[in-house]
Amino acid sequence: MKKANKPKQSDPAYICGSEDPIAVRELLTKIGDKWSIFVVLTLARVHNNRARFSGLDKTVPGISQRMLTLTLRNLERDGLVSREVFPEIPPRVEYELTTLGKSLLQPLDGLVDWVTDNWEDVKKAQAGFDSK
Amino acid sequence: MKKANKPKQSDPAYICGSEDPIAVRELLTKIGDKWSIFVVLTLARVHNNRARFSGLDKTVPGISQRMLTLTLRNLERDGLVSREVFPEIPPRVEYELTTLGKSLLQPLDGLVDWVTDNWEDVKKAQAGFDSK
DNA sequence: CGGCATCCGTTCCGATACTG
DNA sequence: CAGTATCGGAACGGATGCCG
Repeated sequence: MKKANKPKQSDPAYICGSEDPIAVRELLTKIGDKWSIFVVLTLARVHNNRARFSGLDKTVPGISQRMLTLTLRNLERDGLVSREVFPEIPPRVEYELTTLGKSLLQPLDGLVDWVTDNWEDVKKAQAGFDSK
Repeated sequence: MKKANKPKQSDPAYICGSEDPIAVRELLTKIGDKWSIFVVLTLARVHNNRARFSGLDKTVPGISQRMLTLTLRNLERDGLVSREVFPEIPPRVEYELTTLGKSLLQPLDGLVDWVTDNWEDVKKAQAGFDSK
């Protein structure tokens, strides 16, 4: 498993607003995936920033072992989560939000708040749209 | 084209932090897709909230006609964008960010700012991780 | 101009089985 | 306990062609 970013020749290399759209695209690809945000939020809110693998497996319900592993690996790669292995039997591995990871919580909360505030309106709009 | 949400029996029906994880999941699925955010940001920043189809097609470079159509249709369905057809020849269609759509810009900017501020660190973490 | 329909390769991800 | 390996269905998305 080596690759993780793929610039793809079809990606726009220019500016949509003013910032680096590649970076924005990459971030969105990450946080937009099926589990990353939930793992980060669960780690922060349920586990107070630190938890072991099995703990997350229980509290991010619905996630498969496979996807939890992959998600944590990606978060670790991005420096958002740290991984500590305790050489015991049975093995114990703990994951913790890094400072960088914690710094993501603020903008994330902004999004979550927006959902909380505006989800009703979105659902209404969808209902109206679908009824036509 | 009827469906657009699919609850999926495997979705967690519980709380990861404290809010409705289904709504958060649905939003993330939306904004995490390949184009939505870029269309919204381009509409806001390049076109001052209003543009026609061809305008967006040029300024969200790399996007295919198909995906622009689908993306705009979804945004319209969610009430984030309005669509106005001018019965001319050749036809003209204009899209505009709704109030709801504009309200999303704030949390979105929060994310974009985070990327701007922390992308270097993320790249470094990735480089460090990959070198092992 | 602004779509929609179709085809088709790529990617995602859940299920399952296996390991130290 | 904390993974890894493999498989197969489903979803994504680009290219192309057609149409009012």
